[in-house]
Amino acid sequence: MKTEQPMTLTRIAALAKTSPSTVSRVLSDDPRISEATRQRVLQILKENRYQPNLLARALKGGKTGQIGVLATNIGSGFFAEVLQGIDFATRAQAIHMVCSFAHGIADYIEMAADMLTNGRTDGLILIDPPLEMFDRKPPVGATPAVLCASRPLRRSSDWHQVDSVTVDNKDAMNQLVGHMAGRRRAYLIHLAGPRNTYDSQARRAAFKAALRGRKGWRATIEDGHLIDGDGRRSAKQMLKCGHPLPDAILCFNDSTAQGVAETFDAEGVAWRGRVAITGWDNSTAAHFMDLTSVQMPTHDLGRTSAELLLERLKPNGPIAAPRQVALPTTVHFRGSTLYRGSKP
Amino acid sequence: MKTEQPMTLTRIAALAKTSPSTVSRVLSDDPRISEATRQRVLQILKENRYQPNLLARALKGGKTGQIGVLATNIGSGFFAEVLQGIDFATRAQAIHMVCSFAHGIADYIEMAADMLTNGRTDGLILIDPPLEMFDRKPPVGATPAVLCASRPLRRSSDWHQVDSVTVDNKDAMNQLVGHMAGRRRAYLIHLAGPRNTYDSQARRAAFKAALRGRKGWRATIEDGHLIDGDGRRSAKQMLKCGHPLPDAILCFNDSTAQGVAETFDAEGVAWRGRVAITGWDNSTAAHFMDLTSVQMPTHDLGRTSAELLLERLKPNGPIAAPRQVALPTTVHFRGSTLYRGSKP
DNA sequence: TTGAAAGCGTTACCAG
DNA sequence: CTGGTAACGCTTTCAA
Repeated sequence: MKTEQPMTLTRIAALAKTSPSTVSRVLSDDPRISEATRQRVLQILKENRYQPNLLARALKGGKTGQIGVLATNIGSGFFAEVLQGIDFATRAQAIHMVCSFAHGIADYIEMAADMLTNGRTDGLILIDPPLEMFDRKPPVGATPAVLCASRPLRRSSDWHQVDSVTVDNKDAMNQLVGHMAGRRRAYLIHLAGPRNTYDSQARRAAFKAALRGRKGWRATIEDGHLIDGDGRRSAKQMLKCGHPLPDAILCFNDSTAQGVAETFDAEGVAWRGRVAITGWDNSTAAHFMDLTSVQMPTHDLGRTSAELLLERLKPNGPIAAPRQVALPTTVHFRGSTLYRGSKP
Repeated sequence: MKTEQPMTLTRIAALAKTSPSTVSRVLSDDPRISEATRQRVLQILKENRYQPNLLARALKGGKTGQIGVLATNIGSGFFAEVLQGIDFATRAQAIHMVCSFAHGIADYIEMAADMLTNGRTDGLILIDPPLEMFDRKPPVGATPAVLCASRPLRRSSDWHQVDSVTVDNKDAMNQLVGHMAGRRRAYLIHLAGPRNTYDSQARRAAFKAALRGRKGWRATIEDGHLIDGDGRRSAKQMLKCGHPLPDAILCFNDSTAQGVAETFDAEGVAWRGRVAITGWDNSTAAHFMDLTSVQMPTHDLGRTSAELLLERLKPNGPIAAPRQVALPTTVHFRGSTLYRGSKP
């Protein structure tokens, strides 16, 4: 294992008995190089397996050829799919993805600030940031950023200047509630997600909006549901309090729904046909539990985010106004929302 | 949106009425700086929210502070968990991960060669590469690499010089077969995976080895199983050919097992209690299907790979001999391997 | 204790 | 068509 010192453009120039400038021009296909020297240089280049030092290039050109992707460490499957979407959009342009996981709220905010300013990447995709991030202004001198599966809720924040890609939570929630409505159900519970993520708050708001104007309907919202344990706790609570069960339980995600359903099953509650349960994410669990669930366009979420970012990174691109894209979801209606006697 | 030109160390020096050298020393906590100037510089640094340009640093220091991670685009959940393991090991040292997905065999080999030599990263973790990669030598001047969930099978390849982290397929397979053996089962089928991945071939070999010496046992191996469709096809084949069903079907992964089980169910075959079916990966599907399955130490796979790589990257580290780590798996025995009348 | 200067590998602007 | 030179932002001798 001999340590070969790497071939630099300057060393190539020496070998080819010419100047670094010329070699650089050959590499960039500059037309005003004589065919003779071009061939000679190319030959040496190949013989020595020259690979340009991308760092030096980046330092000179002010572009790194990399974009950052920051995610929370929750929901690994979701993240991986979004990442593949980003890859789909970036691979053609040989843009590389620098990935980081944040551990907790403060960590996310800190890492985002760092990645936006440390010059390691040309832009940043922020996946599902904690809403607390929007309380601070984006750091000065930040690289372009795109919010993926998120958007600032209040108008006060400077983060409105950055592009965002979200899903149409409103439409999905309307479909879920509408599905119940067709069956004249009257009491709904929404086991909402954490208070500090966009999607959670958007679905919460969409739930309230979907119920507005439905006379005689009742609804409750409980916050902070993320994992099956949260669903379990709420399900036990429902059983313990003695009140009649709701007609429908709309859960923030499949994990929560799984917790609820499994708890009911364990307690011997015959909920199927009487209590509609819905999840969100259309995971494998939803498939197996025959659970009605909302499918997120994960791949498109990543792809679109990357496309917006790349567009903004184009050198001559006019500084377009911030764009807010909302992607459609797909609701999979399954057995968990069938009421007794009704058909699929 | 005014485009602020970024704060450089030189500009800070000017503002602090001192030299770039001094500022650089303050940043690196050089002890021989007077407390007075130290404070003054720190003040300016903070006021201007200075962030060092990591590119310039990297160019000077010859280290990028990044490691590459190359994966196939299959099995996104697995990849994400390995990635989190890598993150676990690298975040303390502020090493960043550059992630790429290969689309197909040729693409993987090409991307690996590129990432090993383009200088963008200090080292590379190759997740589950196609075995074809080992037919070529590693490129000259390659950065250090670690094989994750893989290892060259034949002794001929120079790839044996690189560290590798695998799982103990042999032990897991022994446990599966042994589980059957306790029940004196005689005819086993292994629905093996693709021919060109290490894990697949290792499990294949382990299956054969586990059966060696068991007199009177019969076994068949079929290759190329990766997704549920493959399992479906094989299951239909078994039913169609008229032969009696085997006593056990050991599948390459849970998807394949799912395909087999669902096909049997759909065809009305009462397999539970008569035909043992096993999967691999311990996915959500395995949980729901009550399927015996092998759990991979995904997080540790990533963490260990990163640790090996970082160790090799240490500037003064002696050039240690290549290491081959094998991590233990956990076999989850479930209902799918219970025979009629036997207890868990 | 501080500053000047060289240099990491590349590109781009001028000259010639 | 080609070569010298400066510059990207930083670190690190070497002097002072």
